[in-house]
Amino acid sequence: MKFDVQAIDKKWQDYWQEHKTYRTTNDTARPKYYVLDMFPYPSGSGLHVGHPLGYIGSDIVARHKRQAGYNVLHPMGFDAFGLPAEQYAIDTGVHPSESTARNTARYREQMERLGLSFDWDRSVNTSDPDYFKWTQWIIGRVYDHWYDCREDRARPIQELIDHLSAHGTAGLEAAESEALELSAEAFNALDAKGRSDLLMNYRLAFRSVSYVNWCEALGTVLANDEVKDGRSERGNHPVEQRPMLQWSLRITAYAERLLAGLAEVDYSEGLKAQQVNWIGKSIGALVHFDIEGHDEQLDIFTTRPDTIYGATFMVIAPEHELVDKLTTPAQRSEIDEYLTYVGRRSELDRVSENRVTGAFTGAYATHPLTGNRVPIYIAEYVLKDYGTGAIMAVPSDDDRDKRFAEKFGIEIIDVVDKTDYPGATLKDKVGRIINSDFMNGMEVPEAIEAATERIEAMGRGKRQVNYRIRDLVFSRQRYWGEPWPIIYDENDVPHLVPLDELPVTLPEMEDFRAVSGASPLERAKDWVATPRGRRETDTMPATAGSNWYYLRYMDPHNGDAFVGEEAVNYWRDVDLYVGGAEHAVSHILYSRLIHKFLFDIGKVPTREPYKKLLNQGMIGGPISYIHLGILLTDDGQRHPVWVSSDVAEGTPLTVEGIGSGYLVVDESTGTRLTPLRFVTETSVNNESSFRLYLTAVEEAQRLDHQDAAYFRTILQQASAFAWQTDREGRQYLELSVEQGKMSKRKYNAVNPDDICNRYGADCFRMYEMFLGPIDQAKPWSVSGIDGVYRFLRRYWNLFVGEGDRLSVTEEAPTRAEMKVLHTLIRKVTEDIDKLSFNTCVSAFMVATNELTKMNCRKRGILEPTVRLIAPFAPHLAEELFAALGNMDSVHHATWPEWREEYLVEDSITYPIAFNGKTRLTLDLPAEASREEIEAAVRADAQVQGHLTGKAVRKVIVVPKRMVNFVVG
RNA sequence: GCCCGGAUGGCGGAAUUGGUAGACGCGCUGGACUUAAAAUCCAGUUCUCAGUACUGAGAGUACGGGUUCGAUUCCCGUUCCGGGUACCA
Repeated sequence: MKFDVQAIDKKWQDYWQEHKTYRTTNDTARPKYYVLDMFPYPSGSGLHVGHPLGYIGSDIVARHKRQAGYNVLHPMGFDAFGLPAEQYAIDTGVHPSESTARNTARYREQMERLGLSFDWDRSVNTSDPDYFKWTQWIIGRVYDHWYDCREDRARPIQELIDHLSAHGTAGLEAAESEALELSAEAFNALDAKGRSDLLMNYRLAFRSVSYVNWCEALGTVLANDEVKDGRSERGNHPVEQRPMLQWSLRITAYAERLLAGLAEVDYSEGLKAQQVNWIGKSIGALVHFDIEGHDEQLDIFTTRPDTIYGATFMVIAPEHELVDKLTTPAQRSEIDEYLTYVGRRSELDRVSENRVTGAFTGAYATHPLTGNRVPIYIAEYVLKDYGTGAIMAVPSDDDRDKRFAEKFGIEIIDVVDKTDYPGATLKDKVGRIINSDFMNGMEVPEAIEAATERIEAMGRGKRQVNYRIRDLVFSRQRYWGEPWPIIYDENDVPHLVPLDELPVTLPEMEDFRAVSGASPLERAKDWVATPRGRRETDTMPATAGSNWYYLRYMDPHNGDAFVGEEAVNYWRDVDLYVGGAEHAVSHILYSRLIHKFLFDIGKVPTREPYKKLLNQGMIGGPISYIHLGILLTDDGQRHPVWVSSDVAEGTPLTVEGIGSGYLVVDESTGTRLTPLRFVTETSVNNESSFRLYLTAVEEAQRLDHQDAAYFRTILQQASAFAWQTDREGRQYLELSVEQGKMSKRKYNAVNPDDICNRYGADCFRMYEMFLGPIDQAKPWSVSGIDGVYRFLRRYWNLFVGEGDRLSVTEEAPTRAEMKVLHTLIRKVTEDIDKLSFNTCVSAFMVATNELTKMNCRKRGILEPTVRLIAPFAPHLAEELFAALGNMDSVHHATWPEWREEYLVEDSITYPIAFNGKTRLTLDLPAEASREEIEAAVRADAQVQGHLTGKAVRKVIVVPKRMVNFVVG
C-alpha cells in the first residue's frame, strides 16, 4: 500500500458514491442530528478556498455524530433563483437555467473532491419546479392569513372575514398597515374589490403602495438589506425612494416574537445584537398635538416624553401627508422649493452629507401641556417611514434638533440637568428634570413614567412600542424568480392559484431583461392571459426559496406536502447551522419569520429553525502588485521596466539588453495587479515576502487560462525586468502585497481543487482546520500546509513500514501507550463538541509524535485512532481501516470512548513559586495531601536554598496544581 | 457616532472554575544521511543581560492602573485593528 493521496482520494470517493455511504433515511429509532451548511448560490467562478472552511467544519461534526450513533441529516443544495444568477446570465448571454445547471454541477464536483459527506439524493434547487411549487404554496398560506395580536399568532383570513362581517373592526386587534374603523354593515356593503382592498390591510402577504428602494440600473425594487449606503449591494448601483405598488410580507407582526426567540437559540452575541438592532425596538409614547386652524392632529412618537416641556418646534417628514394641507400661502413657495430640493437628492446624498436643511410650513401646533404655539417645519432628517413621520423637536436634548434650532433661530429650553452625570451623552437617559412644571426634580426614568401617565390621563396620547424593522418588500420586477401564484379577475381582485395548479412556472423567454420598472413577464402575453384573468407578473426575491429550504431536506421528494408531518416531527430543527456572517441578518431573520408562521399554522413543531449557529471566518487572499518603473539610461532614453517593490526612485540600475542608468517614476509608472497563482510566498530573514520568479513569467506565457491571459497583457507594458537573484541563483522581483477578499476580479482566488490535487483532500481539510479558530477571519497562506502533509505521512508510517507493507502488530499495549490513546480520544471528542477543530489537529500531531517516539505499531492503539481521525481525514482513514481488515466503512464504525483509568497520573510536576515567581519544579505523588506536599517541598534542598535568610509568611498549596511561598 | 469582536514569539496560533505563558505547526539556525539536491531524521529557537558545558538573573501576553499569595484569564481607564450599523426621534 502506497501513500498516494490522489489514488486514495479517488478510490474512496468512488466507493462512497457507489455504496451511497452517506445516504440518510428517516429512521426514527435513532436520535437525530441535523447539521446544515448555508445554502450556496452557485456562482460562475466556482468555490475558492474560503468557502470550504465552514463545509469542512460541519462535515467533521456530521461524521463524528454519525459515528457516535446519531441519524445524521447533512444535506446540500443550491439557492439558484435570484438577482445574482440572473445578472450573471445577462452578462454572459446564457439563459439562467443553463448557467445555473452548469454552475451547480461544478459546485457539486468541487464539493465531492473535498470528501464532504453530503447525501446528494436529498439535494434541492430553488429553481426546480418541484421545489418552488412549495415556495409558492407557502407564500399562498401567508397570503391567506392575518395576525391576531391578542392571541399572538397567525389566523386564517376567513376568521377575520367572519369577525368583520359580524362586528366590523370592533374588538379587533390585528397587525395592520393602517388603523381602520369600520362597522359590520359597512364591511358587508363592500363590493368584491372593496373587500379585497380592505383585507390587504391585514393579510400577512399583502399588496400596497409604499416607499420602496428602486434601483433603476437593475430595473427592480430591493429590500432594505439589499441596499448598502444608498447603493445596491449587487452591482453597486444608485437606489432611490419611490412610491410603488408592491407585494410585501408583514414581518412587523412578528417583530416581538423574533426578538424574544433570540433567548432560546445559541447564536453568537454579535449576531444576536445585529438582529436586535435590525428589529430596532424602542419604547416611548405616541402624543397628539392640535394644529391651529385645522381639524387634524399631528401625531408624533417620542422615546423621551419627559422632555416634552423642551419641545419648541415640530418637524414632519417632507413626504408626510399633511405637508400640503399645513403649508400657508405665504410659505408655499419656500416649501415647494424645499420639496424640489429633497426630490433631487438621492439616498446617497442624504447619507453622505449630513447637512441641516428644512423649511417652515407656516402652521403652528399647540403644546398639549403648556398651550404654547409651536411652529411646524419640514426637514429631511425626519423619515417618513419611522414612527409617525413626525417628531416633537427638543433642541436641548437632541443633537439634530439642536443644530436645526440653531440654524433657524428657534428657542432652546433646557429641561434636563445632567451636572450630576459628567460625561453622560444625550442617549444615556439620565439627569434631573428642570423647567418642566410637575416633573421638576425628577430623575429621567421617573419623569418618563410621569409624563406618559399625564399624557394618557389627558387623552393626548398613549404608551407605544415602535420597531425600526419595515415590512419586507417581496416583489421583484425580474424574470428569474418564483412567479407570485396570483391571478387577477376582471375586477382586479387577486385570487390565489390553488395547490393543484401549482407550480406556476416561468414562461420561456428569449429576452428576459427588465426594462424601466415593468416586469419582463408582462411581455409574455400568452402566459399572462388565463381564462380566469391575468397573472401577476412580479416574481419573488431570492429569499423566498431560501427561507424554508432546511425543511425540504427532511423530505425532499414529497409530492403531497412541502414536508411530511412525520419527517418534520422527527427532524424538527437544525441542530447546527454553519455559514458566513454576511447572511446574519437577512437570511436568518427571514427564515425565522417563515418558521414562526409555519409554527402558527401547525406545520412545524418548533418555534425556532436553527438551534445553534456557527459563523465561519472569512479567508482573505493576498493581493499582490508588480511595480513598473522607467529606466533612464545614460543616453537619455526612457525604458519601461519591471522592478522590485523595494527599489527606490533614483537607484542606479543595469538591465540586461537595455543598459545602465537609474530608475525614475512618473505618471505612467506604478503598480499592476499580479495573479496570485504566479506569486511565490517565501520567508527571508524571518520576514515574509512575495516574489515573482522568472519561471512564473515563463509559465504565464505558456498557460491558456484567464489569469495567464490577463497577466500577459500586463507584462507587455514594459520591455524588461530588473531581476534580482536569490541564494539559489534564481531570478525574481519583489512584489508589494495587501490583504483583501478573495475574488475573481482581484485574481487572488485560490481554487481548492488545485490544493487537493497537490496534497490530497485530507491534507487540505486538516490544513484549513489547523489555520486557527473556525470563526476567526484569517488570510490564506500555503506556508504550513507542508507541515500538515508531513504529519499525515508520519501518521501513515505508524501503520505502514518497509516495502509499503502493513506493519501493525497484535501485541498488548502498554500503559503509557494507552495513556496517549485515551488522552487523544478525550481531547478530540471534547474539542469537536466545542467546534475547536484546530486544537484537534494539534492533538493528532502530538499523539503521532509520541507514538512514533515509542515506536508503537500495535493494533489496539492504532485502530481506534483511525476511527478518531476519520471525520478529519476521511480518505486516509478509510484506506487504513480497510487495510486493518475491516469490511465496512470507517464512517459507520463507532466512536471510541475514553476511560479515566488510563488518564490518571501517578505523579504530578508541581511548579514551586516564591512570591509568585516559579523557580523550580518538583515531582510529587498525585495523591499527596496538602500537608504531605508542603512537607516534601520544604524538605527539598533547592527549596531550602531559596528560603535561607527569608521569613516564610505564608505557604499556598493547591493539590495537583502548584505551591507558592510568600516570603518577606 | 453607536453596537459587537479582537490585540500573546519572525508568522498562524495554544493555554478557563485565576495556578509552570508560548502546546502544535510554519519559518529560521546547526547537525546527520547524500556525489549533490530534494525528501527524511535529530537538536536549538520569546527578548535582554551574565557566565564554564550542565546554567543563572531580569523583563515579557497592545498600553496605564487595580483586586489577589498568584492575572493572558477578573475589574477600571486608554490606544489601535476588524466587522456591523447609522439623521430611527
